[in-house]
Amino acid sequence: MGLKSEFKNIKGTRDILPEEAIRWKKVEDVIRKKMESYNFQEVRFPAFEATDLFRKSTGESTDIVKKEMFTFEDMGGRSLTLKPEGTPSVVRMYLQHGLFNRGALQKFYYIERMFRQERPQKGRYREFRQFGAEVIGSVSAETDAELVKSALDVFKELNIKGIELNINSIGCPRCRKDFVKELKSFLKGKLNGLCEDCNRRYAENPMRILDCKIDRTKLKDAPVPSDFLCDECREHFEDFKKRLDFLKIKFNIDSRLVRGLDYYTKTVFEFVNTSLGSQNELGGGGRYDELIKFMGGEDTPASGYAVGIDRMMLLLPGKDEKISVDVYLVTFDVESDLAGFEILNELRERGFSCDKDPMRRSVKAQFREADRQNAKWVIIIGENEIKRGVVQLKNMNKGKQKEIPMEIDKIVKELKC
RNA sequence: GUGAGUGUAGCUCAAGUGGUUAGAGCACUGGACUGUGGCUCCAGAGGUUGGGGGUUCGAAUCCCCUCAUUCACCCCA
Repeated sequence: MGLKSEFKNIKGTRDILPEEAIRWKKVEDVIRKKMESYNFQEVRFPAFEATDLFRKSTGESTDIVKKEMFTFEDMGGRSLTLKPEGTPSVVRMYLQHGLFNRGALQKFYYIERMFRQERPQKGRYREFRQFGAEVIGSVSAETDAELVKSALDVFKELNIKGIELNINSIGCPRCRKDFVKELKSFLKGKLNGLCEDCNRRYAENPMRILDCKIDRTKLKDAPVPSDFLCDECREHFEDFKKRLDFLKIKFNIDSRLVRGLDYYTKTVFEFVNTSLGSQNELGGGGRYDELIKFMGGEDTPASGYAVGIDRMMLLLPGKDEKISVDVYLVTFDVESDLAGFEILNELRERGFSCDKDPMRRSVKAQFREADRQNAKWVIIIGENEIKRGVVQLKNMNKGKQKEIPMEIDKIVKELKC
């Protein structure tokens, strides 16, 4: 014991041990059930894609593409990247398989691992899991509200409290043009008073300056996108808010919420929780009406979001579950061991989880193991039982033991009580 | 990428200003109880004190470097 391996998990990754895995399974079950109740269809996609997919869709000016991607070359010299987010892959999948031929409206969800090369901290890992949903083919604000609702449903089902919803509209390329013009003229004289990042954003993606935490107060009077919405975008935003009201979903309008991805249009939103510490954003999303056309498809509206499951798990009430097994077998000699083994196999076929000691250790050791495994029942077989054609069935919680015939149906009947 | 904190057994933590062989609880293995778990008692196993270098008669302790890790900044999920 205690031989130390020279290997350990890589920075920003983590192992999920059995007790925690039980929690994960429950959470994933809830996600699947809820998503499917909205008729989102599950899709799964590769761990890595062509680097250009993210460059083009996530956007060159984003932090993700600029400094957070795990990028490597395959033996043919192609540049590949571990997926940092899901939307580009879903869009790629949609276009590649001609899923528009299945109907104008497609609704997907996914549970996938994502990879971003950032400095890890509480609630932030380099390998993390997200669930997300994407609706392709609907311009309707109803869709945006439905997406929001589906995420809130998951939080609710998991008993996660204290989630706040922030929303905003950042308009379409047409109205954004006016806004950016106005923003730039507002910023012109102030640039050398602003931080380095803001100066870079001024050239690359001025809207994101609104996001800046350092210069917040200096930018208090800066124009915001929602003041420049065209009629169509304004109506869409109004409709979105009305839909949320109708669903009795509370929200804050954050006129400076712009989000970090290049492809968003109109609706943007995020879920936050203040008790999470600095990584308080649980999930977010928005509409991306231009992306599919930009990626080579027909002009198709779309909307979606993603939620960090690891982060969500930090808010999950309750403790890790104990592992447990239905039946543990205790035997005394070779003959009873074989008889018991046969019973175990039959019980396994009938759906019971069963186990036994493979090393023929002492009875005491076998019982200790049964206890450690949280066995509900122990089946005891020895020389006497074999001779008389019976087994002892012990209820480990009550500590009571009962003798019953060595017949599978009779044993099963007892186990079901 | 920047800043701060922390590294002692599988886990949680001890070892006054440097001083024999680095300890305890939990967990693990075995025994007391050779056909019955949890409780109790006894015993055993488990350490390059993260690694390297330096100061010193002597370093877990002081200094330097390095690595890991945590939190925060930035940004995101």
